[in-house]
Amino acid sequence: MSTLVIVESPTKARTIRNFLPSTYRVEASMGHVRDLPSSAEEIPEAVKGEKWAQLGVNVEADFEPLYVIPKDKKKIVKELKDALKDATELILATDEDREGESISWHLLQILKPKVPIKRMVFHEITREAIRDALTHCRDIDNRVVQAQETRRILDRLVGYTLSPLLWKKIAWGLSAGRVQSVAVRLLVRRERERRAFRQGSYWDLKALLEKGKISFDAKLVTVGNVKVANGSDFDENTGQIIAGRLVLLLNEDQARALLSRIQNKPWTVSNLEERPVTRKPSPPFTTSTLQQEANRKLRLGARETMRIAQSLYERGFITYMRTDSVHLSEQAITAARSCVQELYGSEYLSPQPRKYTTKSKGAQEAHEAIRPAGSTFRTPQQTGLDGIDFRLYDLIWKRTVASQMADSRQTHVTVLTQVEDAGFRSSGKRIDFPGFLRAYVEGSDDPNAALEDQEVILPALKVGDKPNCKDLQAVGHETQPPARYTEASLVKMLESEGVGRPSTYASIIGTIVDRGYAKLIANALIPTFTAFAVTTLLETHFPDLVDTGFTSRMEQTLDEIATGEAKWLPYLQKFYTGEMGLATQVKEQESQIDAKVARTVILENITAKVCIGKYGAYLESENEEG
DNA sequence: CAGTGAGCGAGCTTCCGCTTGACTT
Repeated sequence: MSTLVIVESPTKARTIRNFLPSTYRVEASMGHVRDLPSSAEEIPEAVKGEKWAQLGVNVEADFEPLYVIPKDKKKIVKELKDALKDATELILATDEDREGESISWHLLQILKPKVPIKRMVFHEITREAIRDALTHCRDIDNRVVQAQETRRILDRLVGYTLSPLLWKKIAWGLSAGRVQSVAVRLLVRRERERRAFRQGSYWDLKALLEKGKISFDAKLVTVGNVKVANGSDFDENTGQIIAGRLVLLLNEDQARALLSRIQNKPWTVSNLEERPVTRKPSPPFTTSTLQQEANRKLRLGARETMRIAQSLYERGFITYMRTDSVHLSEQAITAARSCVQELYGSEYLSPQPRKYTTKSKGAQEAHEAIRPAGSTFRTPQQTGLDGIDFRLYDLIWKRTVASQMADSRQTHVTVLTQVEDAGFRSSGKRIDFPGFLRAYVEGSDDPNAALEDQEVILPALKVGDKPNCKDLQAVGHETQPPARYTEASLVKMLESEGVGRPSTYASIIGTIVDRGYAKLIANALIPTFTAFAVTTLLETHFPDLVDTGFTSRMEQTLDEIATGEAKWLPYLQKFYTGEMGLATQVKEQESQIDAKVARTVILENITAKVCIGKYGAYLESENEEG
């Protein structure tokens, strides 16, 4: 009598093995075990001649998918088959999400078990949770499986129909896809904004004031009750003040003239405002937020972050690292709260345990948030880790602990000071109670952003006070173009639009760099001319597909398929073979797209045109001498 | 007659998402 349990990850298998009686054998499938053929060599001889073989989907036979066992999974499948021979029962314990349900179904298709089968799901890897799950097994949900197959087939149809069009019209070996083309388009749109950006410049005054031996900064904000222009008053496309804004734009001469006019005149505090502010801690890490913070704070790329997190996971330091959930189990909340209690004292605990819920589009929540493993958290020092492993664990530990800490209470102070007809403003921040800021301060994509946990001290002032002016300077400023995407900000954007999944964020960036759509220079993703050409073609002829809304609409339909409200076949038919379907559109548009035009990128302010050739981009100049 | 080279045709590139090692640069 023995039971074979199959999970997705070998680390998970190892852990669960300890919670089950010795008659249970636990093995890992290592993710998917079958897929559409990834290259020509995976297409079986029997169907090689068929015209749909390359696509891997028989569109004319109700979109029947051609599933094969990839080369690197043959060994796993053989091992699972052997393990099943000795079993009297099979339990499929893959993750409880769309892909996990599908993996279980594929396992059944391949293993063809003669013994009874059960589907088991659990969200926490504790002895109690596993034992409990064993007594609450269910059947495979075929509708969820169909939703996954629909997703898989649709992605194949998009990629393998649009990519060949790009080979014909732009260059060999290019690619398009539901996810990557949206990512590339985001980079291209930002670059267009940057090219359209016109710099504006303005001047203002900066004063260093002093009262009772405490000095503080003040910045010019009004002259004669008219607001002085700052960066936010400029139109990005003209470099001029936005039409209709009643602001005073100072140039260098005017700023210096004002300076000499008010120099040595008395300063008077004209207004004081104090405002209480509370700040809440950020939720625990998901894959996306971990990648963002590791990029901002540790300067790690998404791939590297995942590699380190994987190794921490395998050694039992953290929970699973590919997740879209911010949920913490009861034991995790208890562990985090006892860390707070021990290290900072009970006044630093949030009065009630904080429960976070996931808001991002399309989240499937098969796992917990990323947190220190176990029912008590080892402090970073207790782990014995060092180097980058230590720093990443430290980040995860702090974020998790902080998520159960009290709000930070601060007082923001604004002081207005008048000298002649010029008004100056000073901003102060007093931290009345640091709360979670003691443990963790979230990073920012904006290098100029003020640090959340730093006080800005102003002296005690009251209206009518006359601070001394120790220094007064005219300062020139220039408006800045919108920043290029970093790995962190691209992942953040994709996640918020529901595009891509935790297991793919890092590889999306890899794909667009490998295909020559972007270069990663000094943490900035810079789109290439090829990216411009491809994006322009797709936007012109297939605008729906490169819209970020495409994935959310698809997800909605997949959810309906999973609940039985919608049928997968009519959806695919409409999407692909219908009158406005993709196959139909590609066929129709193909003759209309001029390859010479598609290969040419026209940029403002450059007399030459950029063309995409066999070996990359080259310049084509209008005047022959060029 | 043998060696050369133009021209033709066949086969291939490509998607997203799940999971690790095995592999090369």
